[in-house]
Amino acid sequence: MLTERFSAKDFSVAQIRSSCATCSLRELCLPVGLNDEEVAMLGEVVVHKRKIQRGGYLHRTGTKFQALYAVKSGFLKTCILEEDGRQQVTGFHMTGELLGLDAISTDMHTCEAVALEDSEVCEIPFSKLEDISRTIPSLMHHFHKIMSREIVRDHGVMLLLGSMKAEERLASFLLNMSRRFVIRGYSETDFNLRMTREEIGSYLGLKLETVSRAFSKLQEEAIIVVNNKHIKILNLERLKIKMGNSSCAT
Amino acid sequence: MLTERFSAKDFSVAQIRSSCATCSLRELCLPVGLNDEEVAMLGEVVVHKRKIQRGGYLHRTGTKFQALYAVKSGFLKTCILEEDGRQQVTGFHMTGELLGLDAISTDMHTCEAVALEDSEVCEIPFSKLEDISRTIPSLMHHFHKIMSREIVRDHGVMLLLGSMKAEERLASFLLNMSRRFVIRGYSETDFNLRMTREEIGSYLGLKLETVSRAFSKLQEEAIIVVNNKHIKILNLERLKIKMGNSSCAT
DNA sequence: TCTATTCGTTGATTTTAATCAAAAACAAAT
DNA sequence: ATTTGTTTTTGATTAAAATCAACGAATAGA
Repeated sequence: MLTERFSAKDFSVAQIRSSCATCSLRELCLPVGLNDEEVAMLGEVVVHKRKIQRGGYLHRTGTKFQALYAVKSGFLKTCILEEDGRQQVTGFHMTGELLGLDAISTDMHTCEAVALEDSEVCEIPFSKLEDISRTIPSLMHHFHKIMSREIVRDHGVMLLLGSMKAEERLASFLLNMSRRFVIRGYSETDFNLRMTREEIGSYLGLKLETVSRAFSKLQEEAIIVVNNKHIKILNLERLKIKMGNSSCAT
Repeated sequence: MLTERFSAKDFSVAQIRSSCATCSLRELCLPVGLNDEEVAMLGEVVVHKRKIQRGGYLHRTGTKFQALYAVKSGFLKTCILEEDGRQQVTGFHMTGELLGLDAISTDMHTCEAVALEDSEVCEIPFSKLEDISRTIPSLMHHFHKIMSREIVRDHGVMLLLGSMKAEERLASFLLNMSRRFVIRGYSETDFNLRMTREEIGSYLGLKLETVSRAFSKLQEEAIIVVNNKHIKILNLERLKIKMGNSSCAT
């Protein structure tokens, strides 16, 4: 499961399935309609593939930034570590998604990226990407959109953390997972989470016990069925309502 | 943690105050060491200045994205609005900072930008910026750093919202304000906040009463003096300890 | 297959922040 | 100076989530 297949959040499956061999091409070039010459240029950017075993690090905080990473297969989390031991999972990353954008600002990685299952990524040397994006304006623009989308996503998480109750946060999280799975050709309502309750909790600003209780509550209400990491959504609509407003009774 | 918004941070005050007439030049060109010709090119990008009265909107959610905005003077907030009435202040923005990065992703503004005092901004048409950044690689790279820094900042807020207690959040917020004021040549320990308790609360994921109580608590402990919007920090070190980040000594 | 360890659930209790409510302080306009 | 509306503070109470604790269930490794 969640081995590789097609990817890419917002591009049609038809596009995604097409020729392009490497994952970074899928993520970066396909949607912008390049000609053959341009595709060839871009192909040269992706110099290296890396495998990361489950539990292994793609990068650590403070290490030198050299490349962005496009997830070819697998599943990763990113988290920031504070000196005082505080920790926050800032994201989960699936096939077709881009990691490392935070590191551009200081040329150092500001977070850890850990594989939650055996994963494969393509390295995209950033300076090369900047070079060729000068000659391919549509690529540059697309890259800007990707960065911007990350900002919008983070604002969404801020909203979640700032104003939602535990159950709403979990509903929101499950719907987000669902959406990302279905885009990749998996079931919208039936999937395995790769992360622990603690990791979900860290991402959602909750303790693991609270996450567990929220799962149980949603199950009691017959909105989902939980079996450890396996989730079955019985009623997407009601899950959306859960996320929307708690006051609107069950 | 709670890293400040881009701009100024890494450039000296001397630079910031220097010749450059427009704010966007201050923000975008100074740090990258352009030659005269390049500065001239960049100068053409800034076509328009806008004044926004206190309470007025720089942009609304859903409106078409055309330009980034560099704050020339004043103080703004950005906030996202959900259909269900939920609201989240995503940032406060001072002189030299750049707004609108979120809008690149969909060509629509995803948030409201409201002036908290009479403000002035420079419009930077985004397509023009992309155009000239093709011929000025250092400008392009600098722009990427700015976007990346916004992502890092947002991750810092996520950490705050996900793992800090009310008082820690407020301490973090005050230290962030302090840092940003001092960069602009104002007092590090003595300043007026432009936003209400409610707006602080929204940003910090707290209710206004909780914010007020946290202020009172810090005052009781003789760490700050509060007079409505006027804040005097009596003990920066203890405020840092409050935040839980004692190792980050100045 | 078995064991050690991690992971997940649930209950009881405490802590924290939200909510409800009222009054004081302040700002803007008359 | 007075009124009006907004903002801030503080207190009392309730609600939500954290914490503490115990126990199964699942998983990885021997």
